[in-house]
This record gives sequence, C-alpha cells and structure tokens, in this order.
Amino acid sequence: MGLSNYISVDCVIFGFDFEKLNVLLVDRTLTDNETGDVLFTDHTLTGNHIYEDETIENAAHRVLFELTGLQNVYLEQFKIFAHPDRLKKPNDRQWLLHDGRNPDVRIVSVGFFALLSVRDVTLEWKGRTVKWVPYHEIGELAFDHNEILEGAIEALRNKTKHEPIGFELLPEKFTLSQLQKVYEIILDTEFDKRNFRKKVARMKYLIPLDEKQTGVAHKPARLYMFSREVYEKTRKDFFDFWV
Amino acid sequence: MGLSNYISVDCVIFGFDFEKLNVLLVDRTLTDNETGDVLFTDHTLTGNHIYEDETIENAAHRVLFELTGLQNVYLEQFKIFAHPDRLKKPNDRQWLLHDGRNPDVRIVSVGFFALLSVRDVTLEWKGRTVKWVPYHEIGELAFDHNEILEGAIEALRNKTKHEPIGFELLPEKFTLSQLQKVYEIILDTEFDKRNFRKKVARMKYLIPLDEKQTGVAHKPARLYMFSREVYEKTRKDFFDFWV
DNA sequence: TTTAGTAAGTGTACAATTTACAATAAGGTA
DNA sequence: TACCTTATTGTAAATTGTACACTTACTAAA
Repeated sequence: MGLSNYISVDCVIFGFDFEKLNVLLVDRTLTDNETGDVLFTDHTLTGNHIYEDETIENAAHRVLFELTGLQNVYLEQFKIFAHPDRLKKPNDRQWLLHDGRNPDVRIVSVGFFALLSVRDVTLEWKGRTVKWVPYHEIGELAFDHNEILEGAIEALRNKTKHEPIGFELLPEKFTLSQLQKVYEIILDTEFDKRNFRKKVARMKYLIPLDEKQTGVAHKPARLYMFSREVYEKTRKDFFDFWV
Repeated sequence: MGLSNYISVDCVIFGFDFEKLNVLLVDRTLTDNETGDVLFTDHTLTGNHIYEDETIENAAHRVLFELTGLQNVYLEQFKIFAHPDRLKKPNDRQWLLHDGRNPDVRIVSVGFFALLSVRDVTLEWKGRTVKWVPYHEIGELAFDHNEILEGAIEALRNKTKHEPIGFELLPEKFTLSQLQKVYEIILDTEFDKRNFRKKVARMKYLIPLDEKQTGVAHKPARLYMFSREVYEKTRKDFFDFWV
C-alpha cells in the first residue's frame, strides 16, 4: 500500500486542562548531518501523509491514535490548505530536502481539529518530542501551521456557538463550573454563574449525577454528564443568525 | 502553466428564483466514437482542475465566471471529497477514459457552494449543456456528486442558521416576503409572517428603501437592502447551541 | 476543635423576545 | 365597479435574558 504523496492531513489537537486550552505540538529540529550543529528548531502541528487506499478521515484518526493512544476522539475536518507556496519558506524547504522529500511538489493538506480532555500523551512520535502548549503561548510554527491553527480555532469557536461540542473537551463526568470555564475559554468571554446555570438547567441532555467531586478543598460540586442521545432526540433546529 | 492533475474543485451553484432552490447542472453524454450511439447520459456538477500555481479559491471563481459571467458571487469552501473510490463507478471510468484521463489516479476534490439569484446563464460550457434544475428534482448524478450536493445543502443550512447569507440568493433589492421565502426553502420550514417581520425589524442591517415593487397584480411590497457593513458593525457574538 | 479559605449553589425583579393569532390596505384585472 | 392577490400591522401571554449577593460545604492550617 503506497503513499499518496500529494495529500496530507494536519491535526490541531486541542486539550483542555480545566484552566487553559492547549495544543499538541511536535518539536522539529534540523541538525547538520556532518557537524551535528543544530540548524534550527521550532514546532509543527501533527500531520501525516495518507495511504493510497485510505480515506482522509482514517488518516487523521491514525495520527491521533499514534499520538494519544485514543480511538474515540472528537475529530472534524474544517478546511483545506493548498496554497501553492505553503511549504516554501527556507527552513521548510531545507527540512523537506533533509527528509528526502521534494519541496517543489504541491501538497494539499486537509485540516482537522480534535478535542479531548488533557491526559497522558505518548511523549514521542517518530523520534520527535511531543508536548502540550497553551494556545496563547504558541509562537511561530513551521510551514503554514499558524494559519491552520487559526483556522482550527475559528472553526472551533463557530461550532461551539451552535452545537454542544464543549463537552468533548471535558472528561465524561464534569462540574458545571468546569463546563462554564470551557465555554469562557473558547469564546473568550465571561458568563454570570447564576445565569449560566439557569440556562444549563433547561438542557435536558445535561444529566445531573448522584455523585460529587472528591478531594477538593471546598464544597464539592455535583457531577454531570452529557447525553448525546438525549440531545439528538430533543434538539430543535432554529434560526438565530440575527443580532 | 500546467495543471495539477490530482486536485479539482466542484462547485454546487445554488440559484433562487423566488420559488425554488435550483442547482446548476451540466449534461454529460457519452457517445460511441464509431457508431455514434449514446452510451449513457446523465448530469454532473460544475467542476474544474486547478492550475499548478493557482489557489483553489481562484479555480472555483474561475468555474463560476465561465458558467455565469459573474465575478462577485458568494462562494465558500465547505468540504473535501477524497474517497479512494469516488471516481470508480463504471460510467465514470468510461467517461474519464474517453476524455483521455486515467481513472485510477486518485483525485481530491474541494467542494464549494455558490449562492446567487437566478439570472441568465451561459447555456454552454465546454460544449456541454448547462441548466438550472430544482433541487428536489435532482436524480442520480455522476461521480460522487450526489454526496457533494448533500454536503453543500447541509453546509448551506448550517451557515444560514447563524449568518446572514440568505440575502446572497436574492437580488440587491428584495421584499420581505421574498426574504421569508428564502429562509423557508433553505430551512424547510414555515414562519409566521407577522413574527418574521417583527424579528426582521430588529435587524439594523436590513435597510428599508423608499421604493416599491412594480408590475405586480396586488399591493406592491416595499423593497429592502442588506447592508453587510452595518451587519459587521452591529453583530454580537453569542452563544446559542442549546435548545 | 476552631478558624480561615475556597468554590458551590441559589432567587428575584425587570427587560426583551417569542409565540399565537386575523383584519384591513393597496394595487391590478375582468 | 367588483374581485383577486399579496402587503401590512398589534396585542396579550409565556418564555427567556439580565443584573446582582449571600449562604453552604468542604479542606487545611492553626
């Protein structure tokens, strides 16, 4: 099974740690073959070429599995990146050449974003170091990966406003304060606690459990679950573009 | 300037005629070179390969211009179609072979949808007949074009719910009943006329004109315009996924 | 065991929006 | 002039949005 050497996927993997939104980045360090000097070092998103007989969704799930060991992760295609010059910055050309690839071949990359609650992650991938970096601390990335990241954030924001995907960034059981925090971080805003809860109380698909937080140095909060089943059954389509 | 022979764009061009949502389709008829017999005839969406140095957005605008002569059309990338078997139905292979193309090369296609008010359209494109077909009357299309069409409709519905793109399907000046009809058709629902107008009256970016319809056999309706400028200035981001 | 610290949980009044519902007005056409 | 067609408009009740502050339940430290 060969590789399709002109299509790739790039995954923006978001992980929420109850405080910040993080993104999984991979170190990219190019060293001179002879002297061993470090020529440059920076970061990339996580991506892969796809196999010839593979769907792009599969390729994206594969990346995700290799990195996190997780299979059932929220993953969504959001945009294609295909600018003719997207791989043509000097460092990027050098890196591709070093890797035995032709930097003049136009590569179309399909952007995906994934959502998960931060957990332990395989800390190596193809011999490169992988780490969580807070979204706001991400500097200049390799290739067009800053553009892909911004596209992912925008897609995440838009989707979050209209569909219940915030839950994907939390563990199965979570508190209302954690849920509120997710939305505040993604939408870059703050909500009134009482009003947020009043709104939330109307959502039939947010199931209160008979369980509480443990081990916290304050009144323990009740735990909730999201039920996609109830959501699908009770959701109404409606019309809200105005405002 | 060569062609990238593995990337293409497919455009779902929606046209509204105040009654129905239509899609621009192109006839595809394969005739036997020797006998002249018609081997099969069906329809495709409108698509194109992209040039090597061209962005995909440019390629999509090019398709649109060739077909409609229009330059400033609402156009949006919505999904990529890349299934390994997407061009492998027997008729499709035959068509590609006849056209001198290799049906075994995997072609990634970027799906776009365009919105416009139905107007005169160039009725020929590369020697093939082009016509508006009401969305609900579209049967089986070539390649994976039914899938692309459904993807486009879904993207159109979603976007319509949250952003003011319904206007793109109307002429510059339109009546409130026409606007209501656009939304009813896209969202496949019906609105109460008084409540619809009450809601609409709150949108500052819907500008009432001192002009009325002419030539209609009933009380002429006032004309309105959409101001994207006012919309951008007054829009608030908010949060409505729950229902 | 007492105290301090921390986040959880809760109600009310007012404003804005949604919803359901039907009669009159203004043009053309016969 | 009568008729046909679509445009235009209001009101009351229910729901939702908004602004705002105190009490509760737990841990940790004294």
